[in-house]
Amino acid sequence: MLVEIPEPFDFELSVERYRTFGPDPVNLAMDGAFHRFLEGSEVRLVPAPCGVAVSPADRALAVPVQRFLGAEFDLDGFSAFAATDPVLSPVVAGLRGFRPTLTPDPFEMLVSSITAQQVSLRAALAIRRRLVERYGGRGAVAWAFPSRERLAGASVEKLRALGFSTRKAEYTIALAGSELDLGGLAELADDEVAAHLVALPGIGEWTADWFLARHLGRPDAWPAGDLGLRKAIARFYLDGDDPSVAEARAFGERFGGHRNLAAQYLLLGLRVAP
DNA sequence: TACCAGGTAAAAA
DNA sequence: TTTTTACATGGT
Repeated sequence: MLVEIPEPFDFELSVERYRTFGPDPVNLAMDGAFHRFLEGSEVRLVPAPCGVAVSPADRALAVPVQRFLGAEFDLDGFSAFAATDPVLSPVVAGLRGFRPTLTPDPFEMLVSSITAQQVSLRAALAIRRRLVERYGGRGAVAWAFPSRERLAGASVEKLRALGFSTRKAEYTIALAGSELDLGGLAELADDEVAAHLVALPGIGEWTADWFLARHLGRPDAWPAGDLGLRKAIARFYLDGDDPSVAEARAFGERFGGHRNLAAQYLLLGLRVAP
């Protein structure tokens, strides 16, 4: 059956990041389809006109599928805004239909971010892959990300054996065992979400910003500390000069109201630009 | 071989 | 208060 995604929608552009940094068993793009767990069920998404096709048995997952594929992003509003920016305009036009995916589960989002702190995304993905294959759930094709309960019971030594630093292992176990209602964060304003997250050990501004951008899909999330985003700003706007974090944060002001999509288009633009 | 890579917290100044 | 350092792995 068809799950509709608003036009414009380009399936391949939207799942590009799950291919670029190496195979990801949690977000598995293969054979022209995409496999992952949503709400505890493994789904297979196949690009189709006006959306994606799923098994009739997955009818109940239509809304989670739409949310995962960024259906809620206002691409029309963003395109109109981008057209007023001579630098952003061609980047956005060249990536028409890119809908940033939203990591469906808050715990998965945070643990994935912790693994990606400081190290290259390829290194992070290699470590996360081992984590998933040790603590996650094997599906027919994809893997379910490890549950909070499962990682709460892990030990620092076991996670270290997968490539975690001692600190990251401690952060991950503490997060899993914390009392914080991660799902409840969706009810709060951006700055309140960030305040709750940053109070946890190992979660700083960068991790909180990406949580707002890639889990909650907040329109004005802007990960100013992100090295990739700073490189993209340098490449497209600053003649190659890397901005400081403070400069990158100030730079985001011009995208007010559309910072999340601006950041994600600039990052994708950096990867696929000629 | 080094050094850098989509950070963070703790030590040192 | 601001600056410096340790951290672990993968790619070049």
